[in-house]
Amino acid sequence: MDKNFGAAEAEARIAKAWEDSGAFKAGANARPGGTPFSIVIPPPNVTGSLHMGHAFNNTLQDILTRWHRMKGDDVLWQPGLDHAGIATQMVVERELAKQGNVGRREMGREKFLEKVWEWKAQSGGTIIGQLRRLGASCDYSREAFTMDPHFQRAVLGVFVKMYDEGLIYRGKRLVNWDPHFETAISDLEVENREVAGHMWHFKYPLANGATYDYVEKDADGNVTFREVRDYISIATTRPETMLGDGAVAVHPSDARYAPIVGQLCEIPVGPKEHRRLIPIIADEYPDPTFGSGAVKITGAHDFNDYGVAQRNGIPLYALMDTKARMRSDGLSYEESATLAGQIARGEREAGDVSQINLVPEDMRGLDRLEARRLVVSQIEAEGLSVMTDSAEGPVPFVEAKKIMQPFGDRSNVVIEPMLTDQWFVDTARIVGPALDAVRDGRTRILPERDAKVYFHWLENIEPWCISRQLWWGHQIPVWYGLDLHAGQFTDDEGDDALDEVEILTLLTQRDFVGEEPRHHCAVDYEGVRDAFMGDLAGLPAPLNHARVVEVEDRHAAAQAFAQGLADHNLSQDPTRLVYPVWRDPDVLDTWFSSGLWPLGTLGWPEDTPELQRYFPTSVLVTGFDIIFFWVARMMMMQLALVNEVPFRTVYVHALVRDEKGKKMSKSLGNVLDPLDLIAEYGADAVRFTLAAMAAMGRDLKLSTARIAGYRNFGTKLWNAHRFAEMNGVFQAPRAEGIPAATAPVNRWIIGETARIREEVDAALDSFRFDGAAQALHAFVWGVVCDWYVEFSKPLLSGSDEGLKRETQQVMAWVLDQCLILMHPFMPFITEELWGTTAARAKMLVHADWPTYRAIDLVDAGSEAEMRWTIALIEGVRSARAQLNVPAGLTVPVVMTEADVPARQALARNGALIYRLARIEAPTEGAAPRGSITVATPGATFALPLEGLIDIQAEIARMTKGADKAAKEAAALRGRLSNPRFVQSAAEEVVEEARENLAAREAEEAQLRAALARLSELA
RNA sequence: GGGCGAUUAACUCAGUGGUAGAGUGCUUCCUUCACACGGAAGAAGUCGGGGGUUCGAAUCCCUCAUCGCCCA
Repeated sequence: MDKNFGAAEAEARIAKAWEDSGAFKAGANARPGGTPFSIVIPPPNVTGSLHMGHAFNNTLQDILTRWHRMKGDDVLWQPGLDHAGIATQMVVERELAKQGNVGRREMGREKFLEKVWEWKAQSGGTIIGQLRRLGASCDYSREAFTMDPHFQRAVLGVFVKMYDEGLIYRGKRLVNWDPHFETAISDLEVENREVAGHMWHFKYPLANGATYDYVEKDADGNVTFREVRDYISIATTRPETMLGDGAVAVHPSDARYAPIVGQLCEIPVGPKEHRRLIPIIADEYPDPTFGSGAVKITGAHDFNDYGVAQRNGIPLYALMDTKARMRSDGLSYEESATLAGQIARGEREAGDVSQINLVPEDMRGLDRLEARRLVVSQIEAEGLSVMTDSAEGPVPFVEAKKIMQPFGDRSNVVIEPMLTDQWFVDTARIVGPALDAVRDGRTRILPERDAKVYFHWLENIEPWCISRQLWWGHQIPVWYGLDLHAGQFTDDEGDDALDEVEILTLLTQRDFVGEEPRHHCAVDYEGVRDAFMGDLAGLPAPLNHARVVEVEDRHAAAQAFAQGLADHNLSQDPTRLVYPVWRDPDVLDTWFSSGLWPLGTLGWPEDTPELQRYFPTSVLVTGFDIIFFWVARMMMMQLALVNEVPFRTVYVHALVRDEKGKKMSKSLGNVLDPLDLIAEYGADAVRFTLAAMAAMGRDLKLSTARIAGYRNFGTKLWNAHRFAEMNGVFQAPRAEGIPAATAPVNRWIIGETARIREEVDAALDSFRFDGAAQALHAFVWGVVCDWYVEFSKPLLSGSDEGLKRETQQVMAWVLDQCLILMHPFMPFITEELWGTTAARAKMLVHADWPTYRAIDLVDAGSEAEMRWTIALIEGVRSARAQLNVPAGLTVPVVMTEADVPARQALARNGALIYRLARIEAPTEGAAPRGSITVATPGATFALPLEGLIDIQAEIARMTKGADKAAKEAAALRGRLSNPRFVQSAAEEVVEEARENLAAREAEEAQLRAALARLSELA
């Protein structure tokens, strides 16, 4: 064997061997009737590559997976990818641009999607390959993709089902709008960042020059300020949105403004002659202590304002287009302002205000920031800024202020709340079962604190916007047709047939584009065609004979319909009449499809054997950041669809940070690439580090020093095997099962092994990966590689052939157990050692996980003996080192006192003790002059080293030891002399304290006696 | 503003009622025939401050301080 494990070479070879042998396939190594154990991978983004978070997440999943597989459970770890609408579309568009292609829109949808699939085939999903380097034992033969034909059918089927049940609806609501990608995005894709901004303070004059007493009072009700005002003061960070204000709101309890609630005030911007008046309303939302206490309400451009507007019937005036420029469509400013004024005065119902464009002509088409500058300068020019004093006299009051601003995490542009037509899931109707399932324990969320986050979010759930204005994704299975029932065409004769004139009227007078279309929902076009034909049947002839045809979009539909009418008019051939329908161009939110992940990857809606076997899945391992967005949605959706939870346990893990605790980010340059780390330290070291640091609910601060430490751990394990190989351990015939041992050291290590197996199982059972890793580390390095290997040396090289044979067998067994127990954490090095150290029936990945128990294998006598042996060796070593006895010197020893167990332990383990402590076999007698004293439980030893040692140093050393023993004894005595302790503490605790006290007292006595002798010398 | 969490050795972190632990670093010694990615010995902690409960508190409760995260 080499001195080190050649990770770089071996990992690829071993990974291939595992996969070639089908070791990871669903059900591999399952014993007959094995309990199903299944995990679906949180699907990485198809554009993604492995980062530390993935490495962490998948290491934990792999540990569970390998552990259960070795236990003989029927294991499926289902891998796959998420199609990631925005991210993928962005990547492909960028690629196309780089290659000098025409843009997406010029290319057209069909062609573009071809390009996306080409890209996917070439460079999509590299992360799956990278998972192999990590050692992830997923069933790669089952790799799934949210855009697989099967998955697509499932997703569209779900949409239709939920639509039919009324759980999905179309509506106009405020959504997060990304002006760069021109699509709605989810909250998850919005990053709130604090940026430098400004707060402007403006005066909104009261209508008709009205005035009021503005009074401020302190906490005791004393008037601190009073003036007559003809305005209300408003603070805003976004002056351009003032154009769309629908009201000014104050808190109902705010006495300052009580006199003017219900009055109208004027928005101080826009052409003078069409100044808009808006009402002052009372609402709970404004914070009286913040700013002036009055808030302008722009319902179409702010989420808080939207709520206020909804509650108070304030119209929502949209100001921006899809690129977040000031609108230039719709009515003129004059017409718009007039209508808005009528609405504000209650002279007109608000109704559909989408044609009202309150952007003054001089600002139409401007970027929102340019518009902001214009608005500010116009208000200042008019003297309607709140003023403040400065060195140069009064100036407009503008505070420099940190403000939270939403940014698109992909586009990095400021996100706009935007009022648009979107599809929504009526989450309120499916949230109940998802809450109940966690409340009653059908699904358990770990750590428990994260269940609180889950509850909090679900209890306050908002409708879920599921449409995205993208091309890459599941196109919404809804088709629209012109609404011919809208009732504007007339059948003058009432004969249920349209004559030429009536058709011409229909053709020339209708603006189909402006009308809200009819729609039907089905998984495909065939499905909606019948529904539309049904609609037509109710129309007058000849429209009721129109053919339903599919066209590209609404515009094409209007044209085709007009053309059909014209053709019919000329030919009177009813077959020329067409009723064109077009499909909703939008796609579904990627989370909608990944919400189906557990069911969809297992073949649902078909009733597959996998579904029967592995659903609900056992565990979901995922990051805390997507509890809402993914976990909650999967819960809601699986429960809504099959009335069953998607998983039994959700293990929520924290973030991997850099060693200083900073979030890893490309801009900070503190990103640790797991692939680099794997190349440098090996996958095993990276995995073990992540597992060892996976304390539940706490972020990991990852340092390479720690990884190096666990790489060294792997080397340690490797070299223990190398030692064993050199001592014939692997050549000797192996025992069947657990070897029968006679020597205390061998009986002891077998017992210790049983303990650690129980500890690892218990830790993994409760998802304490760090506990399992740390226990293994302490055992493999601290017990096996240190003590047991050292103890074995005299036995393996000794003359007692029987003992040698026994030790070889026990060591072979113990090392095998180390490999088995370590395998889920360090799969590569353990598999390699497994293969090199014996001819095996199965690879380690399929080795049987042990079930032996400490209660059967621990031998108390051997254990006590080995503890004593270790204490003696450590005592001698410590004394020697502190008194600078040359390391290589083997020293004589006199045993000055010893009880029977000590004598027995010494007799049985002398060979190891003499070698490890570097002492000669002891003689018995009184302590010679100038000797070092070593006290062990039940015995005292003297190492005669007169002339070699410093008497004063030895006195100091023993005094320290005696004092320490005395101090501990005193503490124990104090406790034991307290009757309440003896009464109320557990019996074994009291007993332990008593034993401990006796030992401490004995130790102190031994040391004091030795000290007394020494003092005579000094 | 609301919620959650953290504060333990120089650093990074375990440790949920019974004698304070690990990895890394540090000091001294050792290239002893598995391993210097090693071995031996050692130094190093008022367990953030204060109060309380308890026979007993790093651990439970209250409070303060500092830091972090989530939500507004």
